[in-house]
Amino acid sequence: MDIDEGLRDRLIRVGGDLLDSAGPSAVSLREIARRAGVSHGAPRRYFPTHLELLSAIARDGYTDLVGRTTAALAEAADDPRTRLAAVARVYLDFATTRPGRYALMFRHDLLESGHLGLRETSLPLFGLLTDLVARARPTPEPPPRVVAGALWANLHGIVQLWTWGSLPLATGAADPGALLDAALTAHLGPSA
Amino acid sequence: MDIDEGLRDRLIRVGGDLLDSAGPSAVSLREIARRAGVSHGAPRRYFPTHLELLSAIARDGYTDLVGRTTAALAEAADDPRTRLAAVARVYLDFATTRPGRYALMFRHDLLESGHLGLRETSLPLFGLLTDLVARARPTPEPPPRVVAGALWANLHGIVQLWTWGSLPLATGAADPGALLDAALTAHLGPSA
DNA sequence: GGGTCGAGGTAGACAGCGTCTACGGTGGTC
DNA sequence: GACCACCGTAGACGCTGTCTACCTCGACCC
Repeated sequence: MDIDEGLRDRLIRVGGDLLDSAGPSAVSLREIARRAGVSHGAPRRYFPTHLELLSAIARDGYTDLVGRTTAALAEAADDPRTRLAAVARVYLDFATTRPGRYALMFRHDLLESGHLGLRETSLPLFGLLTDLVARARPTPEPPPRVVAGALWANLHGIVQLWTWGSLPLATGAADPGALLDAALTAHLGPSA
Repeated sequence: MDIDEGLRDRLIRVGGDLLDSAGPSAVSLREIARRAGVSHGAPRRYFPTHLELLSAIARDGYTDLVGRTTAALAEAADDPRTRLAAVARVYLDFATTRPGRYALMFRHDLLESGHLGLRETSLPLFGLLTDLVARARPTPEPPPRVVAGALWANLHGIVQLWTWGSLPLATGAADPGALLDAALTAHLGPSA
């Protein structure tokens, strides 16, 4: 299956492996080239700058996240609240099982996110969130987009502060589940 | 006043200025030394590694944030809800007026936060948050520490996604105030 | 008062990085 | 068979953080 894998794809794959195993700071152009078995100048044919290679790797992570989300939703019940809980779980699992990937995806200083279609990849996820919020919480005020934004930010903050160890230290909790539940209940009201 | 300012303090100050004007990636040891008018090896006397200098600069930011918070609380009404809103405002203002500083303070990969007293500087802020949450929201479940953790994460997420431009794009909002209000209301109940 | 010692800053080296440039080699096309 | 465009190589440049040897100057001690 790796036969005929072009160098461009191989660089993304090798870079992603490196990212997952050693974190964003280890993902240098030269190290990727070394592991791909090419000279340090070769990646330049496909990625003129380091930033563009990192962005391609990040985009790979976004498509993985989208895939995991849709897979989880495919086998979740129809209740919007449980669907939102499933999305939150996927988000958290992704960040904990692939922390390097997750960290890179939100290092906007490394990604020039405006130029590279990253927003186009992540916006559909936000649209999904907004729809679920609108279904789970039919009151018009505040508008679902605002609630979805606040909920997304909450999810993101919990995941980030949790993986950094700040939240476990501050709250004394051993599992982020309680925090996720608290966030969902706060933004959507008590679960039925 | 700058007379007798030791090199150590001068490095922190110059590094902080550089951080505020050009972002975390511009804060190199050699550039700080250049701007401080010393050789590139001089900082090593006080900060054996780049990481320790960055951590000192970040800690400087934490003390500034704590100072702004206590100043805002000193002139805020006694109602815990409005005090929490004031804290949230300070947090947001800090991140928007000093984005480089804010970004560095949460770049845990650059800070080795465990070793350097950063947690000791930020934990009192969390304690304050917990107290205010307990006063603003006397119901025992979920425990105030969990609510405070979720609220802190929400605040942090809003500020981060807002400064990156993700939230303005996704929600179409022009001001983060609505999101902050939504978050406070979600976690604390409707304002009296 | 002269010698000693240590703190604090200088200067050069090293490896690694991203980027730029000139160069080769190879396969497809007229 | 000649040409050309593609694709990878190899070396250079300036930058980075870190390590090391050196130097200088002031305080302390006998």
